[in-house]
Amino acid sequence: MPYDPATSEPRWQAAWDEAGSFRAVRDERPKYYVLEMFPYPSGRIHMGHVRNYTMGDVVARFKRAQGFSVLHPMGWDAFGMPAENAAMESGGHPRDWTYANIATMKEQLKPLGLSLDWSREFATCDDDYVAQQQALFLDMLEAGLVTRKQATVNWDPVDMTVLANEQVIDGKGWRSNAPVERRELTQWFFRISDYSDELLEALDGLEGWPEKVRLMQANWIGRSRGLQFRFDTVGAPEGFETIEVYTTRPDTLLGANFVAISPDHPLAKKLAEGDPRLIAFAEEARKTGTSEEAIETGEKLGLDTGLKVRHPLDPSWELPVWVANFVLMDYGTGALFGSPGHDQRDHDFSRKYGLPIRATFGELGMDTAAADALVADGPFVPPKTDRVTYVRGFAGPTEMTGGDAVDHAIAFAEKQGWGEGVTKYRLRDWGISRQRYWGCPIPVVHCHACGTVPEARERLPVLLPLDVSFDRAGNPLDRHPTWAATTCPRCGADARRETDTMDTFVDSSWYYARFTAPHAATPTDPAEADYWMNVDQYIGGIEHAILHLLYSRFFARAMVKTGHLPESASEPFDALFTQGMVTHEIYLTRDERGRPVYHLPESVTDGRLADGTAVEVIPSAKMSKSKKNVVDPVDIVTRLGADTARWFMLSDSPPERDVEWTAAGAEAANRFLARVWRLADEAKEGGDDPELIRAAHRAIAEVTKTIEGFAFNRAVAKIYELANTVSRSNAGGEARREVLRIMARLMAPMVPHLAEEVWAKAGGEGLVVDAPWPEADPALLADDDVTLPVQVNGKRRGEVRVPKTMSPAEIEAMVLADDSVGRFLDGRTPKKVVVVPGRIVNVVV
RNA sequence: GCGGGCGUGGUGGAACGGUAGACACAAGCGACUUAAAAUCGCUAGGGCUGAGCCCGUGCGGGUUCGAGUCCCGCCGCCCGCACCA
Repeated sequence: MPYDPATSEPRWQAAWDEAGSFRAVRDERPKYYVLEMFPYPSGRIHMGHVRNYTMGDVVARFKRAQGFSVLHPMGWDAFGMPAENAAMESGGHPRDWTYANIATMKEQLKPLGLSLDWSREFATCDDDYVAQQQALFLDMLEAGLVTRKQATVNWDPVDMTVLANEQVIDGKGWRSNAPVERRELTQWFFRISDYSDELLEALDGLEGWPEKVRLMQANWIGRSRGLQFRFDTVGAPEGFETIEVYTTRPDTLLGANFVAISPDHPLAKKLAEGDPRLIAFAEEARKTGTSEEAIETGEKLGLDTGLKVRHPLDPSWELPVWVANFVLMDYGTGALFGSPGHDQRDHDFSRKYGLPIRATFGELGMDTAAADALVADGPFVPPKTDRVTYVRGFAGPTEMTGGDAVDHAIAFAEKQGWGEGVTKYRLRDWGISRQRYWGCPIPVVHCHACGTVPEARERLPVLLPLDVSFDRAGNPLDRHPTWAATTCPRCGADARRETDTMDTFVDSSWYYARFTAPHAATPTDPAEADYWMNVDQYIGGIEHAILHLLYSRFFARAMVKTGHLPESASEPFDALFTQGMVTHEIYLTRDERGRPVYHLPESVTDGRLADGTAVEVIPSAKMSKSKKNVVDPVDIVTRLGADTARWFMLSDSPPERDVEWTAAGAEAANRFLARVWRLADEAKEGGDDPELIRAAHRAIAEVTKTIEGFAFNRAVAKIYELANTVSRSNAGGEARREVLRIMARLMAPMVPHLAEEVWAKAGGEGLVVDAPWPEADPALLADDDVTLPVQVNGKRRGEVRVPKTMSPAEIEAMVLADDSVGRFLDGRTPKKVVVVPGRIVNVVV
């Protein structure tokens, strides 16, 4: 009988279903919660999903076999812009579009045979999830975790709508193509910046997280120690006697050559009143998008206001005040001083506008002239830990590190009373207001008499109206004829609902907690949360390293504060793994104008189209519909089976790196699985093979270790080795079946359907999904002799085989007596012999 | 621009600071077959007058008995930059 996943895979899935194998239950076993980042229901699953969920499934099944009670749920991150865009483009309703997509994707996911507890499934757009999230919001409001303030948004003046950063392309609206403007709106915020210090400090405890993610978060939070002080202005309008600035490099104060303020700074607005040049400049400056990227990469522009400030260290020294487009009102004080000798941006700006550039410090031992020469063409920015010579220092010794110089400068300013040392954070409060329809309504009412009033709990949930249209731009909630009309929960007078909905990051900031009790009438059930939290292993893309994970860490703390999670769940994810993308070659030809024409993988054979035209190949590109380099998992599963797709996703590439999908690789994975199937199918007669059983136990040890270390590609390689050993072995009968049963259990987390087949054929009892993980017998792993490579001056020249127990001195004597080593000594006496027991011998001459 | 990461044969990759290239793909050769597919076996980093030697982990330096691995400086690619999810 040939290997036929199309018939066997559904059979085993039905068997698991019937046995309720993946229902998460609280019992006497230790619990293990494995979670993969839930998908956005875009319409179809893609290979990235297959990879992500296969990895999670390997962990879930492995832990299950190791005797854990496993929680492995699935849901849908279902609010968001694409649903509204679809409604705008092809009519229909975002809700229908979303639920239809969920149905399709669930259909597509099921045949993968993932060990998911589908009874816990939910979508964040479910009325119930909305209700619980609104309850959470009200709790957070009461707990003082919510605030309202002004924020800057991208405004499309033609479509009269707020744009997301990704909808701003080169400073223009994606649909209208009109230049985008920055606008101030009053918005709802979560006070995440109150937790800056805690979120930073707690990173140290996240030992199960990749170091790079912890570093990125630390840099994002951006704690800095600096000096805050005021420049006295000369002849400024009344009320602007000083300009407040914050700097992390007060040690460079004597290199200052200008002060720059934001176009939105109150002083800039005041000065603009009588100055058309300034008005025009500010208008132009506001035409950059709001993203930091756009501002930092855009051209740095400035305008001299003509106003001067006095240098705090020398009142006779006056610095010009410029308005600059790269200074944002949202950051710090909205004003800064330029230090061109030691900052790239200030250097560029100074060169562009012909401002003098002076060094504050130079390399050790430099004098003033040498230091000035050093920074003439580019800034000198050594690490703050390097010792440098201050040629224009004003506090502390001449030679010191930048870090020490900052401390001296702060102490000096404080002593003289013109500035204060301040700790600041880069992290800003989390703006959650969205002027969009397809999101969770913010449960708040605006009353003429009472102001902003939380919605009454008994009137929750505030659900979205269904009778909306998307034929016009703008927020359908805002223009709905009746929806916003309500009464004030406090005074009963006519009032208007908040029409902003929540950022979808809110939805994904607590779904992991909801999975512990998805049907509870409160956001969580304390007993369930207490049992299942924390997530033992979280798996998802590195692109979420900062925002989603930081927001989730904040939200967990907010849920602890509001009594929805136990204190121990403040850090919700014990371990994090970030997996790479699935890529595929892009095939293209050129049209008569040289523009690329993309071709689907299935229309390309051996680098040519059906008509023989050769195609250009771009390797390892992110899968994207527009580039036509997308492989549909459904096709693969239909043609080759779920196990093949899973096996291929796990082989070859390390999970944290990108993997390239190749048809040849998929075929090869399928061939291997068919070979394993045949190995199990042939009932070979024969005797024992001690080497085979040793190989099997070595494989147990290796596969266990590699799965634990998330090195699935190496686990796969070990299973290949074991299969090769089985093929070559003459063992038969029960001796062979025993090894096949070991192999079935080792493969079960990765290719669970085939593993059931092998298990059954090899006489395994019950389902392999219920079989305990095999344990390696230490007696079978030991090897008495080792082969030691022998180097002469670091180059490998031979090897010796010695008993493991041999002493270094004996090994040294043996090596020196060895001919193959002697040849390279040329009669010279070894200066030194390095013997690393069990590893290597190096003879130095 | 700023922050983070990655870079090893034709390809994906393996390698506690200790034999670079495990395992696989593609390729070539052979067996089986009327033939092909499938399957099985063998070869395989590059170079040189084959057992041997030299060179080789993006580039340039450094530390070390020994560096793909650690340090410094470049180059290239990827991720993030707060309203994509």
